[in-house]
Amino acid sequence: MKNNSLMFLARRVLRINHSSPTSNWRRYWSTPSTSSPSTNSKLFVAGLSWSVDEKSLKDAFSSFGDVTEVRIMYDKETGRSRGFGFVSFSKEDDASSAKDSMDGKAFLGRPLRISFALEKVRGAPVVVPRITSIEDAAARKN
DNA sequence: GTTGAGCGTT
Repeated sequence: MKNNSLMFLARRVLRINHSSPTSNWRRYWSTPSTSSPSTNSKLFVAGLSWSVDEKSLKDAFSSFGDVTEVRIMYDKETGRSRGFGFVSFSKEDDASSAKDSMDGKAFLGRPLRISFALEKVRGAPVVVPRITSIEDAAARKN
C-alpha cells in the first residue's frame, strides 16, 4: 500500500535525524576532554554562602587531605562570591572522601552541593565529535 | 543589608 511505504520512509528519516546525532550530543556534554569525572581529584562545590572565602573553604576541606587548590568564583562587578567554587586535592581518594562526607552538609548556614568538577581548561581545544552521517556508515558496512 | 541553580579564572 501507499501508506506503508510512506511510513517506511518516515521511519528511516526519523532514524537519520534523531538517533545518531542524539548520541553525539550526549557524548559532547558528558565527555569533556581528558579524564572521566569519577577519576577527578577536583571538586565542584556549590551552595556556598556568599560570605565564604577561599581560606575558610580550604580550612573546611583540609581535614580530608592535602588541598592543592581552592578557587571561588567571584562576581566581576560587585566582587562578591557567586556561591560556587572548586577544591582540588593531591589525591583522588581524599577528594572522594571529602565529597562523600561534605556533600549535603551545611556550611555557614547553607547546605553544600558537591560533585566532581568538569575538566575545563582555558585555551584547551574543544573536542567536537564529527557528525557522521548514517548514510556513510551504512555504505561503509556494505 | 536584596538573590540561590549552577561547572571556571573576578
